[in-house]
Amino acid sequence: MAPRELNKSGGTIPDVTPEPALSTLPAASAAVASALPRRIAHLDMDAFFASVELLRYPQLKGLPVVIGGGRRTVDEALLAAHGERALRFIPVAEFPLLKDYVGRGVITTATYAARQFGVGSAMGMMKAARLCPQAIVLPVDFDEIRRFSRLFKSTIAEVAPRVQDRGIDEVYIDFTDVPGGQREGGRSLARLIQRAIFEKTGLTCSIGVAPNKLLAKMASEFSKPNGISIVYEADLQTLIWPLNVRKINGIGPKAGEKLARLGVQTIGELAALERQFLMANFGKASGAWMHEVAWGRDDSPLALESEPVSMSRETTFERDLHAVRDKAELGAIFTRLCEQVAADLQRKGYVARTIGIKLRYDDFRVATRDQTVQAHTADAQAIRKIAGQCLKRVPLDQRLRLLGVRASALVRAGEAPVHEQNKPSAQAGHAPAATESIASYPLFESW
DNA sequence: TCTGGGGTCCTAGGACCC
DNA sequence: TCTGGGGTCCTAGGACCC
Repeated sequence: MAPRELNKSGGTIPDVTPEPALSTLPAASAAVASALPRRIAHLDMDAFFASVELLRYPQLKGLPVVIGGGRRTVDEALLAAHGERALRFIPVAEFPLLKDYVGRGVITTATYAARQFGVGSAMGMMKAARLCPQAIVLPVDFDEIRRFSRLFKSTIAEVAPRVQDRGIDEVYIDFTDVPGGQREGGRSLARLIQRAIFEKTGLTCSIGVAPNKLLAKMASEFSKPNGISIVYEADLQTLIWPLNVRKINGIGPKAGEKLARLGVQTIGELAALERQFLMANFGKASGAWMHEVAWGRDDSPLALESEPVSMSRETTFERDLHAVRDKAELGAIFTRLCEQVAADLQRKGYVARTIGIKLRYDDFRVATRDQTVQAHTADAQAIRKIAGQCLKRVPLDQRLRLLGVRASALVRAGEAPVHEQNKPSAQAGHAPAATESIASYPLFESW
């Protein structure tokens, strides 16, 4: 459950931090609310990854195209098959060594033509090949994607400066005080932004404008692609309540499933439930949050800037690996992940105090181990060493599917305390004890 | 056809301190 | 001596999102 943006305190006890006397507040305090009604837009790019590829290969327009991979092997295989990326477009079903290369790949985006066949994001490549064998496969070009992402976001910021980043292809925009932002409920400014983005990038997007982020997010899905939807508070019953609860940002598969078991399908049905009943079934914080969002209420502000909390690298192997039999291969991958995390930290200018690992076993169970040390670091060898300690505390008698390395408790490099000695933190809640299984794998020391 | 990678936030329990 | 708080830090797992 994720009541994150609405109910951070998570309890019923109000925050009793004393407020400064009114007279001590600066006259132009940022806290002074606008006199105008809040108009918040949610914008997301239409089939972003696929659309960027279509710009490069206009001859694919109208054809089903899937952008696949995310895994390096898939990308490399695709690039090899494509030669100069575009010598020949290969349908997914004809893809060379499909099983070996893309058996574990998933689709990042599909063009609307491919979606007609039921192909969609996060779907396995093999399934896509069955649903739409003629679909063209292209690898993800992350550099190009990032370039377009920066471009569309900077285009928006020129028009409306208060923007919250929501990932590579999405933003919230505060229309409230932008000149013209209130006209037609925000429609004319939305049109202007759509045009500006199209002129700069050649890409289309869909925009929803509403009194808050929650409703704006839902509104942006109403008319896709290249659509604009305007929602007012008064539209709650007609436009929002008929939707499935899964349309609420923060209600995922688990909560959706549980609500279904309680006989709740639509947001209207959710709104009809007593707050107390929801709190009893989903916990105090989540239950209260659900009740609020079902009634369209969300006063969370836009997060205009944010600091990263963690940086991680993980990889799914081409085949499941065994800790002992595939020790050399695993060790090399482990080292590479640590180097990548270190490089990411250094490139972005952060140091970390907590290093963690993540394993996915062949049965898809996940184990994580963390270790916090006293000195912040962005050094590959230091990270490798701490991550190695974590590895010793996790069972390794089962085949592994995925390995990951994570750095958290970040501070900007240069802002870390100077006199730090790198020893395990004395505060470790659970004493890092080696599990029994590691004892039977002494070779692990050399991972 | 078994299901990627990079994130954020929340919960719950134990250690430790006052 | 015993009991019981509150608060913070740390860890592990999990839900959810793009």
